[in-house]
Amino acid sequence: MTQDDATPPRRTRRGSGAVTLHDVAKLAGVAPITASRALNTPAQVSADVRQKVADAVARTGYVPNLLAGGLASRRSRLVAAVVPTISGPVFLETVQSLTEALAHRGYQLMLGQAGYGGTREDALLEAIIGRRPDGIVLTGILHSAEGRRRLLGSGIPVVETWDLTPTPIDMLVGFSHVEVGRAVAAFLQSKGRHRFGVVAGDDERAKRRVDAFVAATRALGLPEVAVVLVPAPTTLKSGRQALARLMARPGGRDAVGGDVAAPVAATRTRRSAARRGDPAPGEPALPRDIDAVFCSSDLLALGVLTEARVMGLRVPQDLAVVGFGDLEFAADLAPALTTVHIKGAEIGRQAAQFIVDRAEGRAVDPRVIDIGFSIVEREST
Amino acid sequence: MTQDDATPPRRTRRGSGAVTLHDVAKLAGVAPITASRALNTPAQVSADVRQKVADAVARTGYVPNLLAGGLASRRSRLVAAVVPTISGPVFLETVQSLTEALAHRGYQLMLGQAGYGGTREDALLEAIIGRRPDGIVLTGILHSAEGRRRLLGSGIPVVETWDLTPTPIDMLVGFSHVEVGRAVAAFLQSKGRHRFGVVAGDDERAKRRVDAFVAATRALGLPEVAVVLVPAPTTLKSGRQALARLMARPGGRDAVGGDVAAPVAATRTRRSAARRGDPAPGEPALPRDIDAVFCSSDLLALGVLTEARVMGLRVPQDLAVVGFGDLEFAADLAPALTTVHIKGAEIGRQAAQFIVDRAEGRAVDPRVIDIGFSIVEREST
DNA sequence: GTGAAAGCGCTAACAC
DNA sequence: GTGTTAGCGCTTTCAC
Repeated sequence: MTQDDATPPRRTRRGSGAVTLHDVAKLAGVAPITASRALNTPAQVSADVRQKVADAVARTGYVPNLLAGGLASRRSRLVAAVVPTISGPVFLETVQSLTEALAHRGYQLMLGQAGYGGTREDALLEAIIGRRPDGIVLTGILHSAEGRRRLLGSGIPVVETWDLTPTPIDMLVGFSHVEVGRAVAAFLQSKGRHRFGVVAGDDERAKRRVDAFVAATRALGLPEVAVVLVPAPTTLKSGRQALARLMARPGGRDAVGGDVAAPVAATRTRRSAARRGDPAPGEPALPRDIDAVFCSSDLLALGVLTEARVMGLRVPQDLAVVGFGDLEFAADLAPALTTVHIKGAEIGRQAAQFIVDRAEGRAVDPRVIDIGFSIVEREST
Repeated sequence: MTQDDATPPRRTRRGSGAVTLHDVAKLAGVAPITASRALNTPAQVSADVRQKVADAVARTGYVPNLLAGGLASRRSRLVAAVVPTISGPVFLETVQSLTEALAHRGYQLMLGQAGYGGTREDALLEAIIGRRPDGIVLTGILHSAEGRRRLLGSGIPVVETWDLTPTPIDMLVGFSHVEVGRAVAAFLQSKGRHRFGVVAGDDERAKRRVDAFVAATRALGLPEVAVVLVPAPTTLKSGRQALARLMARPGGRDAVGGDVAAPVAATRTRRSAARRGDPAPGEPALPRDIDAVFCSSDLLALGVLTEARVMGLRVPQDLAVVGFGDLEFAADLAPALTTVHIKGAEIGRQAAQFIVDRAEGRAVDPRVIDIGFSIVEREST
């Protein structure tokens, strides 16, 4: 690939052997800068030149070196996206639409996984900043303060997504997790339910929804909520285990910790000895009191639906189930899942818009967009 | 962000204002090249210099410009991955492990979505090649011959994955879809089933599995297979609809086309008028003869399981179901799904290894790795 | 072990 | 409209 061709090696460095703008320009009989303009700002160039350059490109198979272009123009046309993990399907839609919206405008997406822990975050940020992207899209919170500082210092446009923080780093498109928690509590109450359980991942945003949900039930004068946290990213399996746990718990107000899938913590409420009811499948474990479960993801909800069926619980008669995310499968489950719909694709598009506007020198007017959410009512409630 | 600092603007171009290697070198009292070596090849530099440079970096918050480094060294430390769509969860695991394995070695992943159609492919390839990545990872087939030519011509290392083509472009890590089809047919027969249905996405690789499956059943002397194709990417919904279709079909040997979710084509077998049985939920539609369904994805299989339950069919008693992919949820469904397991993460790791080896000048010994697959037997068969 | 010079391939800034 | 010049920030090459 880095073969020198016939010319004897000199003191000077040889290129990669690839066709450069120089070659194209020579073939077209113009100066390199003119060839550059013919390709990048065709309006500035005569039709004749445009044609000659186009021909030369076609003949040589020239592909512009965007690394060089980016270095010279200080515009890399690269955008970085940071997600906790790509396997949490919630962000997938956003990443997908982001990739598409960017590609459409000639930008490319660089993907980084920060993990839910926040340990790799700094190294990741350094790698990203080093590429001088035209923008960075963050999904979820940035854990380290050092990271925030670096980002700010780099001067790179940043879009935070999937959240509504009071102090955005730069631009933001998201929604309020607190509102989601409240809205779901109110919704379930309106359906005549009042003894709630929660199954949630232990990530920042899910916990915020849960806290708001719990606070709202208290404000409504409803019984204490039983909460089971499972490690993020959430899975069908942890959903099943969590429901089993919820149903097997001794009293009515205790969240029971245990070895659900790993670190499952009991939150808010006194802790009680983990006692496992282990109802055999088919032998219905009658719910002592919980008549509705709010899950922090649709996958978790699918697990809860599955376990409920195995336990002989009828959904929605015995138990109402609400998910979060409105993943593609939610509408087609049996029973169809009631869930919180987030316009993930819209978030991606809007983030792309923000960054491209900035990169191209346009002012970004409202720097914060609350994209909202909606509860999609289906059979499971 | 591009603020000039105190110095008055001259005729010459001003930098971005960011800290450069020059600044670090000056602060450390060495030549730029020495600072460069202290960072990149510390062994070539005295401990004293190493320390001084490290201090200067810490004091200034220097982040190397990898665009400039890449241009000069002809190594971008960028790797491009091309997937049909990121939302097909099958490749997710591969992309995830690829990202991680690369990040671990100081490489960054660029993501491109080619779509299942192959229309955006050429533009995507051009954008990718323009970045001069150190490698390109392809999942699934490259449709356009022009694309192949460009790739070959670019001299960039290429790893094809998730398939075993007879004529790889460069390197490859995958498995045989033909073998999968055969193995599943043999497996189902060994379970005492013999009237098979297939529900599959209409993408290249799925079709190859289906063809092999059908051929194998013929070779085994079994009845003709009823095939329903659904558009890729596959969904739970299309799985449900496809099973309904399969069960409602008039004879026993006909694949029935129709408006399942869009272009659902009837393959191999005579076509019959699409007649919709639409059995009301709860009112079991007795399977006339199909006793096993092979699905081209686990999501499809989940749809089939769901629809079977709604129809009152017992799995596995009335109907055996086999999926493909062994997604995380497969093991925890009720009934747990028998499926074809692919080591997706291993594919990603191996691809990263290939590319990094190449980029760092090491020879890649076997350029083709057949990573195999396995049938994971669970409750659904 | 360290440095000076010369680019990597492209575009911004001025000319004309 | 087109060309000249001087870099973007780094690393290679060669010399000491």
